Amino acid sequence: MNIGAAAGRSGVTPKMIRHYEAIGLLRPAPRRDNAYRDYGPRDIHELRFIGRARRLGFSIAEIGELLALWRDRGRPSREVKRIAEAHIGDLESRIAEMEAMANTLRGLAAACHGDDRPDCPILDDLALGGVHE
Amino acid sequence: MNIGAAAGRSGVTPKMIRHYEAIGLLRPAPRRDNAYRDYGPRDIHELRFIGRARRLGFSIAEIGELLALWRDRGRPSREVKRIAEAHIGDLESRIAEMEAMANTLRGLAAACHGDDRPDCPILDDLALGGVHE
DNA sequence: CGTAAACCTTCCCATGATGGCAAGGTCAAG
DNA sequence: CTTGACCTTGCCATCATGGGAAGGTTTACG
Repeated sequence: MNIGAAAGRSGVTPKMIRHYEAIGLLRPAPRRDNAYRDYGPRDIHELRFIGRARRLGFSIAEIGELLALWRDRGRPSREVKRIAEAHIGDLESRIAEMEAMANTLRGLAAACHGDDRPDCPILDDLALGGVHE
Repeated sequence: MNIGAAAGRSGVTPKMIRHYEAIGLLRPAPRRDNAYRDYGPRDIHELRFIGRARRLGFSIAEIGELLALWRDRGRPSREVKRIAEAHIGDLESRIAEMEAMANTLRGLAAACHGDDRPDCPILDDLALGGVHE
């Protein structure tokens, strides 16, 4: 199967498939006489795995670990769970940060007239420069 | 004031100050005879503004708009509020995405034994490849 | 059979925001 | 006068992705 077909079947673009190969996330695909990469069902499976993991926000490095575990039948599920939980913690702290930003902004926006007048608590706050840090 | 002092006083690194100048976010700082950039209190003010806005998650492009409005006394607060609200919407949708990721992962992790056994719902789910999209 | 479209290949460049490092000039204190 | 702390520019790296050029291949159609 050509790279385009593999892309269509896995939801990962050809560009990204080559990229993942280049950075060592995927083993180099076998080439045909015309130098085209050739993919089989098992590769599609790995690509789908990667696509799904990316959509869940795992970094390439994390996916590398997960892939290694996935390829290794018999690995302890402990490892997998550890990685997933670390990632959840990561997501949670980033969410908390963004919540804090959004809350601050909501407060400022609520206090801003939003009309023709020039005075605006949003700019006033920014002008303070976040001294209290 | 040298760039290092300006950095210390504004919380923006010298590297970033030069960068902001290079991309046109800041007007080029005046140079002294020795070609050192020279900053005054007003520049510190702008740098603090930028730092605060970055910490609230505004992109450089958004900060450019906000800075222009800030420099323009007499601008209508409507514009500022519009930008802030657009950014809040942005934050909210990114938060929602990350919440969805975290929820999915929490469910998977809860169902994973996390012991020596190899079976693991997390990998099983990833292996499905997120077909339903 | 010929040609055009749709593939494939590699390579380089761009994004956005930041950091690091190197080579060279300058200034201040000892 | 030397040392160390500053400043300058410039290039490279990150992370994941996309765009595009230049060139070869295959497929499909008239």
